[in-house]
Amino acid sequence: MIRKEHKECMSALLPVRDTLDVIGGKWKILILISVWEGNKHFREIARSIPKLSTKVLSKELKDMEMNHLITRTVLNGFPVRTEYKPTEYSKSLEKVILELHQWGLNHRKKIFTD
Amino acid sequence: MIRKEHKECMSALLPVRDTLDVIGGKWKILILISVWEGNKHFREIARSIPKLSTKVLSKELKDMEMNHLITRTVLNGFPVRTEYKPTEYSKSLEKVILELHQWGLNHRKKIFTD
DNA sequence: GTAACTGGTTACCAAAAGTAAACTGATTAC
DNA sequence: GTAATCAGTTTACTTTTGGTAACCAGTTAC
Repeated sequence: MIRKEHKECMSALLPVRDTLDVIGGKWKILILISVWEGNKHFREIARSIPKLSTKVLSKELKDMEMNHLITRTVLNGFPVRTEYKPTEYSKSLEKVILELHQWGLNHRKKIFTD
Repeated sequence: MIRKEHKECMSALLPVRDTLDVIGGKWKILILISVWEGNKHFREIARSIPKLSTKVLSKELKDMEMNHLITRTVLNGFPVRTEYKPTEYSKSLEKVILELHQWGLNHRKKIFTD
């Protein structure tokens, strides 16, 4: 008997993975929203997100800077302060996040009424 | 000096988290696409996704069944075969995935041309 | 001088996720 | 009887991710 052909898929999935890498994980979207809402300084962002440690925040901010979602500026002056700001580019994620949000809302209904 | 107010955000983010739980991780979208493409049986799905172990596949399929993305039917007959099929509901993820895909494509351009 | 703030780093841990391979028990093909 | 298929489960291990808490240097407020 001839083995039934199976279909190899997995083409063009890298972009989806890329996006999930950028916004996935436990904290990235929370941090992004915090910065969107106007929190600018390291400790300010940290305080705005309960349970987020400075270690993790530090790492996530670096990732997000690399991905052009935020900018980091050190203001010289005393005391030295660091300012994190969302980029224009980061706004392009709004649509994606909205989509995730809406699907999630609907899914909750689906799961609980069913 | 009065501490500057920081803004508490983090409202209404659970739905986003829910969605990321359902489609996040390394394998779920790949498995979904495999099933969408017509792969129906356990080994068939496993073979269609290189590097995916049967242990992980087994667990992911259970999760996905719980989230109503696929159905699992055991066909009685010899040999016993199991059939996994995508649900109509699973189609509602297409838009979300498309959005993730497009943002990811654009992001690659951004990162490499910049 | 002491406590509390600034922006982080370091070392150590725990939990989750993933990997590889062996193994179930049943059936089928040679 | 032997090997290979089906649908998974089990075991033992590594990797990744996240978490805790202490700590640094410098500044400010009392």
